[in-house]
Amino acid sequence: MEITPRQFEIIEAAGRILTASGVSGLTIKNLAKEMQFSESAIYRHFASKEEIIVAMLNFLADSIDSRLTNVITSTDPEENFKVLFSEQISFFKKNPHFVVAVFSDGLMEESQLINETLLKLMNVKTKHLMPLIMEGQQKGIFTNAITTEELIHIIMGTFKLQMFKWRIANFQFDIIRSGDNMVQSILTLIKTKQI
Amino acid sequence: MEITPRQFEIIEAAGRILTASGVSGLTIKNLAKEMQFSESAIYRHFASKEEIIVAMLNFLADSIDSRLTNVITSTDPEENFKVLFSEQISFFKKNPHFVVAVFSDGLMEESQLINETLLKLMNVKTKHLMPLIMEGQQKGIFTNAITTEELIHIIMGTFKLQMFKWRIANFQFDIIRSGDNMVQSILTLIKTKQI
DNA sequence: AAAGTTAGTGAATGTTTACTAACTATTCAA
DNA sequence: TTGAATAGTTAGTAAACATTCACTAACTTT
Repeated sequence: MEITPRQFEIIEAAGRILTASGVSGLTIKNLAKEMQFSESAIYRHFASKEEIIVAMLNFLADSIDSRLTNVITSTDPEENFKVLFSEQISFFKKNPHFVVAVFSDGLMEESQLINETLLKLMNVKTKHLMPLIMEGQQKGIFTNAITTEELIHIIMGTFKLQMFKWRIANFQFDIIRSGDNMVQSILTLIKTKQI
Repeated sequence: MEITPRQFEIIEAAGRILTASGVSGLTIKNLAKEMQFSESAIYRHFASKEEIIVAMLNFLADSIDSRLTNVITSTDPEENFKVLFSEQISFFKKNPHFVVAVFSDGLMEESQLINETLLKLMNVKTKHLMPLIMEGQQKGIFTNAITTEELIHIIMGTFKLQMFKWRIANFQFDIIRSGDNMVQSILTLIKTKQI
């Protein structure tokens, strides 16, 4: 799944449109306008609109995956937990359009292929979070009162809602600040009480 | 905002379409087919598609509001918490299309009015949850380690994600069972440890 | 009996959508 | 220098969309 420079430009343009006008604004016409060429020129680089969206989601999945891989280095689960989320949050701050893409699920109805790509993308996050939580539980830092899966569900739900709120506020508030706050609340909740 | 019997039939039909084919399937054409009359007949009962969606959301908000008002009767916050969610969950089990409407946010792009109605609807839930959590915190049953707002954020996020998972699984798994399980996990997490 | 209302019809509106066919300009290797 | 691949153009397409049109049959009110 390599991508030409021009294809990359197009998925970047798609991102900008997504930020500005949401899923319903992401049309071939708007994409062509953003690229400053004609609509049919798009089809020199992608066979269909579906392909553009899938390419964008795959690129996003790869970015997130490699970023998270490089960033989790500590042996302290709590430290890794913080780093994982601040990395995620600053990524979305830099690329707010991806929030629209990933968390909107307005895309999900468009096609089966997009649907699957989107689910694959969501699993990337879980892949990195899971071992981290398990380690914390084994070390007795995180609570064992509920299962790892249940913990992850609660954490992911909380994060997703945070992103949702940021999005419907039109990315106006400081996501770094409120994100850190959110991470802190969750940690307080899931950490075992130390005496 | 009273509604004629015929208008009610139409928003019910809209609900069925939403369940079967999502937001993108909710067109006047499909609505007319479901009602077994012509497209133009829809406009005898509603001025626009937007009005139909808003009417549907308002009906939903009223239903949920009155249901929740009647169901929270105990003096035990934990009991009320359980009842609040099992009521919510069994309502959505009976009306799965509303899950699509409320939690999809695919609707949100359509118009400003729909957007506002949708946000109003989400506040209904918070309205009932808030006093309950505060009472639990005051009584020392729920943790005071984080604020009421932070607790509610985590709870709502967890619930929203549960509904999202149910939806993308095409309502196939038993939401009552997994919903109860989710409520139990959250309670375990937010309850102060008793000795 | 006349006048008005309600709830329907089929045909047509204008706009937007993703996509395509046919043509042209540019680049670059043989 | 040719000539083919590449990347763009203009000008279309059919289908889908919400909405509006003139009109009608069946009731109800005056």
